Amino acid sequence: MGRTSNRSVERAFALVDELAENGGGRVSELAERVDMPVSTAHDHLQTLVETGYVRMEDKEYQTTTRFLEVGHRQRHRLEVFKAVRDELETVAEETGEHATLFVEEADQAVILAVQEGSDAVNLFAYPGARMPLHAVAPGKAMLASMPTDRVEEIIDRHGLVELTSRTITNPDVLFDQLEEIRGQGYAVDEGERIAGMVCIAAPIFDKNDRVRGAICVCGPQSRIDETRRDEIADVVQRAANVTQVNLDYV
Amino acid sequence: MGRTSNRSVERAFALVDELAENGGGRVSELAERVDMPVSTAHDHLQTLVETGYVRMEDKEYQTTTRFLEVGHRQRHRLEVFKAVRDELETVAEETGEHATLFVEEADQAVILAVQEGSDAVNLFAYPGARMPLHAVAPGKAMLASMPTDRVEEIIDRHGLVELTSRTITNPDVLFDQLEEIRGQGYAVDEGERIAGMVCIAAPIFDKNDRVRGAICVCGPQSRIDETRRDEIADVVQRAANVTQVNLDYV
DNA sequence: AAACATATCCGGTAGAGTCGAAAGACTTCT
DNA sequence: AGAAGTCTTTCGACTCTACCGGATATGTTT
Repeated sequence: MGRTSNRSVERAFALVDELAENGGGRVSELAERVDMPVSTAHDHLQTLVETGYVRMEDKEYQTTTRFLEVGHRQRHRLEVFKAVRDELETVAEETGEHATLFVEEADQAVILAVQEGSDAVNLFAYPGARMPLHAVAPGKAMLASMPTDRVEEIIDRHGLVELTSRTITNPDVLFDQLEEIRGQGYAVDEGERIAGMVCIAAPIFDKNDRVRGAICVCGPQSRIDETRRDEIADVVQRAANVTQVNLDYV
Repeated sequence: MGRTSNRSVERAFALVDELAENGGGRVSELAERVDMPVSTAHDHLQTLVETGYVRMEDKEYQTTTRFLEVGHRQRHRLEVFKAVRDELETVAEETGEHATLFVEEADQAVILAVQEGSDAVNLFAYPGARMPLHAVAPGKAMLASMPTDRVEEIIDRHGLVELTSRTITNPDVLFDQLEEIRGQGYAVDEGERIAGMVCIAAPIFDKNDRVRGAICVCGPQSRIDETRRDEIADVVQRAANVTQVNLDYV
């Protein structure tokens, strides 16, 4: 092949994506959903079952726990994750709010770890959850730490999608804020992704001053007023610094 | 195709498996590891990158956080998971030990959720971790709740692999224990998977009396003596019952 | 600057994936 | 119960595409 990618593999993953996004289904239904002849979908699902990434339960195909396993293994190999582990717990305790570790992947902000009583509580904050960089504090913290042309590239490619009425959609406004974030060392968002939710995040740098992630604290607006905001900003910045130090010893 | 499965897809997943098991690598190295011509490996990796399941970081290919995402989405769709969520937290609090939710998948015991201060603490207990059914309390709890011929099938297919000196390797001993477990309503293992670790688990049934999973509490032998063992058994059994009730309302 | 290692590109060909059609399982309706 | 309908699985022929050796490009080391 070469310049074009492998069709079979593409189609197999189209099925996986479909199962992941819209849940399990029967052969004919899935074939319909991904727009594929039934026999072809059947063949692929058969192969996927053999690989162990898909299974058949109650006459419906669905993804297996192998995805969780692969995801967790990868996570344990990531230096930022290892470097931040204990810190995240501390942050959650000190603030009493959700503490999360974000990284950037494929121009998006992705949650790597969540710390709080139950990791299942928040439907919007689970490991692997991804969102536009410009719409969340940790994303902005990371953008602020990237070279400007990189930021422009990202805006060009994906635009500034509006998630709530408060999402930043104007590049100039965004660049102003990134400047501000660089100055103060942390980023804030107020309902820019989810209405009523405030997030405060600090970037994590490695020894070469490249951003490796961001530590974020989120909570309902009602619980996080001006003064608490400053407290939390201190906590996340301190945690980010400790993480940076840990990073060198990993 | 038909009776034989799709080679391209198989090979793509061989690469994914390799990345997951032994970590990232360069094209030529990976090609070597999965025994594939370099150009072919290159083509597949290219396709995988396009699907978003693999990425290139620091000149090494590695799996992306998409696996975490897919895994978590699937988990949220599983009824047992939704039914057990709050209970698991309660169990962890009441016992002060790790509480985990297990399910059976592909003849193995798989961890679906872990509850305890930090979900990252235990390298052996993370969502997606899989292990032989006969070597852990939750596995035995689930085996005890299956029809005998199903259990025999599993033993035939996989044998009774020895993980520690205390692992049950004799089918007769196993069947005796399963009988006992059915009688008392919970299962115990003492260092049968990991030396020095005690686990106590109760099976979760649905309204049709089919096992859907098991709730498990694990801790170091030193901390769990005879009397605590009974206490914990009560806690996990109660939690399993509550979960069963929840299951009907999901 | 040359020598080496590794990644990427290219193109012909064998062989594999694709898909229509037919057969086989299940369900549902009468 | 039997039949009609729906969905899944099997089959085979044709076509397309995945495959891989070799050439080129990129990057690294001496």
